[in-house]
Amino acid sequence: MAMVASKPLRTRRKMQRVTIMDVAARAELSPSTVSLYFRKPDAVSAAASEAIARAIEALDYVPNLMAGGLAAASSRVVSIIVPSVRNAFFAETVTALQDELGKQRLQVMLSHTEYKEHDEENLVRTALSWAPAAVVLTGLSHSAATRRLLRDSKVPVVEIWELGSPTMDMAVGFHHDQVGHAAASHLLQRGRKRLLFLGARLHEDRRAARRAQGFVEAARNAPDVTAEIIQHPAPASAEVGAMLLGEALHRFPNVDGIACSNDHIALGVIFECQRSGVAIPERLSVMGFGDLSFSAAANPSLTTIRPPGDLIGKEAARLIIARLAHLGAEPEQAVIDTRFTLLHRQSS
Amino acid sequence: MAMVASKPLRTRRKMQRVTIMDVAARAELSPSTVSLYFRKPDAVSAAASEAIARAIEALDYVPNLMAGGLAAASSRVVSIIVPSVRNAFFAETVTALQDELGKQRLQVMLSHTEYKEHDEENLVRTALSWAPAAVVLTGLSHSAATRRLLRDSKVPVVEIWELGSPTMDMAVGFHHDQVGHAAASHLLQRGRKRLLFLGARLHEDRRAARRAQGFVEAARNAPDVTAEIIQHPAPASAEVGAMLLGEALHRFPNVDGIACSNDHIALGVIFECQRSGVAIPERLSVMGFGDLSFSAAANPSLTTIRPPGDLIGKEAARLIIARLAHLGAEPEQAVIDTRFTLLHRQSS
DNA sequence: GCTCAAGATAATAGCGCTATTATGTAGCTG
DNA sequence: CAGCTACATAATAGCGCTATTATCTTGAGC
Repeated sequence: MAMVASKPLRTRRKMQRVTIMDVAARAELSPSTVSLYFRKPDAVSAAASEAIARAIEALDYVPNLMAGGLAAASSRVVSIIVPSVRNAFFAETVTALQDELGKQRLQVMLSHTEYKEHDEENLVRTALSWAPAAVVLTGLSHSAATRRLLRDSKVPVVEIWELGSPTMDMAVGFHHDQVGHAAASHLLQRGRKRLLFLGARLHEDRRAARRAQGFVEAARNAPDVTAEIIQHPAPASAEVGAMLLGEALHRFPNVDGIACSNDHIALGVIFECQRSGVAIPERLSVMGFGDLSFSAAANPSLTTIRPPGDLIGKEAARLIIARLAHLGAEPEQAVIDTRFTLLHRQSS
Repeated sequence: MAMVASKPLRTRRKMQRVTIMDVAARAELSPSTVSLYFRKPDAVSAAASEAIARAIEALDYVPNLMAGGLAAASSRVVSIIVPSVRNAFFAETVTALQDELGKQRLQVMLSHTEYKEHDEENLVRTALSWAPAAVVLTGLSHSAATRRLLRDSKVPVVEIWELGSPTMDMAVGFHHDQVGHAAASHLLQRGRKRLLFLGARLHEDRRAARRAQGFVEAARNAPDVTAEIIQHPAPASAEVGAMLLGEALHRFPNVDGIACSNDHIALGVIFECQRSGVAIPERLSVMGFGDLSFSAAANPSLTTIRPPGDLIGKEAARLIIARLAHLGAEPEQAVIDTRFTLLHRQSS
């Protein structure tokens, strides 16, 4: 007798979690209306809204964003992949992104490659597992597989902190070779002729490498000027800067102008010059990149180039929000050049 | 005639997304087995595993973690809430957490309060919307509502970067008053008697405030020693440090020992001393907190106290992973004191 | 009074996966 | 060779929400 076959053996944890149904029951409305209350508050009457708000309050309801994301086939997560969180530049951008996106109730999921571009593909794959509303990547060089994954997923993509090569979708940043140019021009203008670029980890940090390249290129276009690059494989730090200055003075005793791949290096150069009695800027002009928090307060204060990390984050967020607002429409490409600023201070 | 009533009007986007069913079909297995392949690879035969792997590869399958999380009633997300990402301390911890958790395929979702404790509750609420596997909070002071939310949710909680008050669940960090004590002891040992603590944003940064308090307490316990706190409302920076030193010399002309709430402040103090011709350490001993990347390279190199930011992240991750492994078992409280290290350098 | 539009609310069928249970298939034992 | 166990695979019923469609209510217009 097959009659008894389907006893409801189904226990399943049936958590006593508060759901949208509980809220609906308490507000004496249907779950649909409660859902609408969250998604399109204007479509719900004032009376209903109030009842729902009261029920939420009373039950301490916390919506389940995974259920929502699954049903809607897209989450309110924006996945951001940067080389490193410890880098003050990216930290600034991430903070701005988080603030701006947060206003639209978009969540940030952050990952970092530690400058191993090879990992990016896996991070993107994981990111896509959350059906993100958008993905933010750093720089413009990505593996073919990464590009394919993103293209197929049709997720909006913003590439930040670099312009130059073709972009996948949207981009916000500036041209790093122009930074190098600007640095060289500045030193030339100060009458410097024997120039050096001190860099850290240039083989991994492509953007720093492009700055170095732009620097040398611009310098060598000027008459009677020499320009070289000295680099160190370790991440940028004041310690590395001090070492690089030692090497610089040793190999190029009459160097008179130095541009550093970032302010940490420049800080180390300043300290080392103090120790070895090299007068800045009299004998040696020094400039950095980043305008980190200590740069203005240094002794001498540091001439540097300020990348608009905050603005990059804000603009990227703006592009994402705009794109999400017109999801149906033909996506328009957007490339925003945020430029950068040279801050002339005492060290040059 | 009611017969036609339920035409399948249901179109619904039916994305052509690749699902676990597609993988199963291609591997000629059931979806259950494919799911098992992801969750408990050992339970699947070698032959089946291989077929599944091939199908995944061929279809470029990306699992939908939201569907998984919904079905499993818990996600592989660990939500981390720190005061600020721009702060090098927390950046280090977050990086370590991300690395360690990543090894277990746990994702980090990061938020920041910008030192507005009031926001924490909202962030926790949002975090819980993702049914996270664990929540990491900074510090020990949280609103009653926050505590209730977390308690009710039964999610593992780790509080980091501070010990002292009672903890909610697990905690990893150190005692900030002990840092203050250690700093005072060090300066006393160097024969200093007129001590100052220079701090930034002490009303918001409770941990810095506790360091200040510990410092003054320890100093005043010694005979013939005076100790005061001077503070500035802005976030810590070298600029603020320089200003604070100015104020310090003005108000306490015979100060001979200074502890700063962090290395940025101390760096500003060093620069300002250089400018005003105050000899460090001859006339004035200076110490910081943080051992930031420039501290060892400074001129003079900076005596400082190093908080184990990396270790805190690693230990927190370890606790979380251990807890998740024994989810059934009675959760055991864990409080880990990571201590800190005083690094004696030239500035004192 | 009746139609119609606009506005508000409700009913319904999944979203893609996992947990649980059920079924099949060897490989032993005595 | 029945009877059992261990292992491998499959069937099933949701998880909590949203999108879509359907229904109900109201008030205006004639």
